[in-house]
Amino acid sequence: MPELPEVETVKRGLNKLIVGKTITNISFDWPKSFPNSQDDIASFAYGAKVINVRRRAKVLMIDLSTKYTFVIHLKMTGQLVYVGAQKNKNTTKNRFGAGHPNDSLIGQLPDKSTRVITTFNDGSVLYFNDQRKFGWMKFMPTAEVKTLPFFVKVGPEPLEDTFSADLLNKRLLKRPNTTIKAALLDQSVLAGIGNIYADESLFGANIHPASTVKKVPKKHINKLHKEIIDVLNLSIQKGGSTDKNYVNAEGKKGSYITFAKVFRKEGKPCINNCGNIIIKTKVAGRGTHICIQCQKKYV
DNA sequence: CACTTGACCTGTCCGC
DNA sequence: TGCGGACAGGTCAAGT
Repeated sequence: MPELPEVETVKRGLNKLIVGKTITNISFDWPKSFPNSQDDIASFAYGAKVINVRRRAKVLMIDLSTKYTFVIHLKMTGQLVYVGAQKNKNTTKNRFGAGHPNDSLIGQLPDKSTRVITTFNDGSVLYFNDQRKFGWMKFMPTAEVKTLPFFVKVGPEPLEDTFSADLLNKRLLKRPNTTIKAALLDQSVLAGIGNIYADESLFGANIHPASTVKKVPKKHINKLHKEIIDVLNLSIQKGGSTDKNYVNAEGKKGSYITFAKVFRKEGKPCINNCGNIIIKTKVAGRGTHICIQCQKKYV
């Protein structure tokens, strides 16, 4: 589920909501979601203050004053939802944002998907929910985070200034013989792109997702570079994509999906008015949305 | 080594 | 309505 724009949105929300708060209790009962021992938590989290919330690729990090960090991956269906003390005392009443009755997927928490409950000194609560249990949290010294295998190999951040078209080209050529979609989804090539934004950016760049990386002309890689940045920025502006489960730190949906040009648009006319219908097929083992008229296949 | 496929889980939707 | 199977936004291990 959450890709870079969704995780970035959660990060920004949490930075507004939990920085400065002190952790008083954490409860959890699914070791694959959160493998740490209660002893670790009690020693280094209870009484600790939240200093900062960071993001790298699709991973969130919550840094504590004890120089310990929660490292969190939401995978497909993870959610981090903050509920203020006042709201938490109520039940489901007033849990839907004023004037937006349908912008939330969250009912009363905790629910059956809740894996970890973090309580703060003011009575507010952060829920880690994850229906499919693919997501995880790890609690470790802040200094050790960068030694995690994922962080050692992960590629550059596409929204940093140093991300140039030449850099994209160089990174993609780490996987010269695979499909360009598989390369974009490979987090060691580039950080943060998932299935939605791979399809959207490849459509914008007129590249068929099954094109072989090394066969795609540099001119089109340049276009892809621009599309990646534009698509990610637009999605962040819209609060990310909510297809099924994703909500931000306040439990609210993102609206990017209504701006998507191909993702989940199978059977609909291509937005370029080329006369073709968007089809859904499978590339790199993933559902893939394409206009075969507008997206050229380089093989 | 490079690349692809299956596994991890639960829930939902679709066809019979 | 019930049931089986396919599928869902991510990543790693195992397989080719």
